[in-house]
Amino acid sequence: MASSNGNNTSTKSNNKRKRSTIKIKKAEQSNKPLDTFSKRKLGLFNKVTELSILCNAKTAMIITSPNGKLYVCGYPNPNTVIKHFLDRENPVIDADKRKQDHEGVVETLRFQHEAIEERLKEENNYLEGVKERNKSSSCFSCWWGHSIDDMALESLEQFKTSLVKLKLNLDASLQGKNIHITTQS
Amino acid sequence: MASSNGNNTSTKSNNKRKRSTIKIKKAEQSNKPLDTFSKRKLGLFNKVTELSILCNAKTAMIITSPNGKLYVCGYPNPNTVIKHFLDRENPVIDADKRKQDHEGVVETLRFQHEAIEERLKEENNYLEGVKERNKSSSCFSCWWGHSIDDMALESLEQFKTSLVKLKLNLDASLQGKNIHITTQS
DNA sequence: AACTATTTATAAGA
DNA sequence: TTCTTATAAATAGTT
Repeated sequence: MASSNGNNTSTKSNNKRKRSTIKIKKAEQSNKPLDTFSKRKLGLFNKVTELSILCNAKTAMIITSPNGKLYVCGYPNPNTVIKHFLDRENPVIDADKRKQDHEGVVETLRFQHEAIEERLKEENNYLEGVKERNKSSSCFSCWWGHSIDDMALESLEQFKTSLVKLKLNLDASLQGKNIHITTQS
Repeated sequence: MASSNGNNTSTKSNNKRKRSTIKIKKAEQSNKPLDTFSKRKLGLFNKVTELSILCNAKTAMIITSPNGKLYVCGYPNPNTVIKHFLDRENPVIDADKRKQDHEGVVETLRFQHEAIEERLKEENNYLEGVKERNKSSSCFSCWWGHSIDDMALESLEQFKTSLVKLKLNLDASLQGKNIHITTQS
């Protein structure tokens, strides 16, 4: 360790050092636009995931880089959300207009129902968790003092940061691939 | 006007006033999650537009609110980007596998070529604009001192803020609709 | 990749 | 609602 330190200091100002410095500078300059793209793409993926988890929204995002690479992310699943979007854009064929409209309305109502049901389920799960903890630790937290809404949101807040950080790491490790798909379940 | 003022001050601390205060508080509490959703959705749309313009990326974003409402945004056009994504996911049918693979590669190359060509065109357009301005105003700005890349990015920077603000206003005014589509051209 | 100065987004409140 | 503002987060530049 000490000897290598000595070697480094003795070669501080030779020609090799100078050349390599110039090379690094050039590389940095040409990478800057791609750096910006990658950083902002990462930021967007995190924001989308945050919105999904925090507000119980279903999301899908497709990004094509200036080089033509394709990146996809979504929650709970990008393909599901895109399929739903396509179903509403092209509602089958215009064979029987009235039947079509009726089916469209039913589909929308079904989807809304599903969304609300899912939300409820999550809140119930959280409530169960609090009850369980309350049984074992004798009356430590007074969960009945808060509304169910508040508790669910608090719970989501707590998990948010860790989930987002995890996702950030996944994104970073998968970035080399041409098609990039991120899914949470 | 004056008489009604007198009435209001005389009823400052009766039951009606108290009740209305409570009502307002309740309404605010129940709107909070939707407020958060809307604010963050708006923020995301702005971020996506920024990335698209700043980095010349093609983007599409689909968001389904907790109530089942569908919001779509994209640049230059969400449908184009989604179609491209679908084409790569389901490359026609698995009739002739080798032909399919070959077509997939060609399609990818074609898309990358288009992306690069488009970028070049934009930069040339900007260069033309600078030359034009340079002819009329006698040698005021020395455009040859900068790289084409720098100039294009500077130009984009200047337009970015105004475009994003415009889009922000459009988003806000269109938010009431069930399906929300934003497009720039 | 990691850090920091700056900019930007957003939650809470009016 | 829309606006303000204090705080939190994202990002550009840099090493």
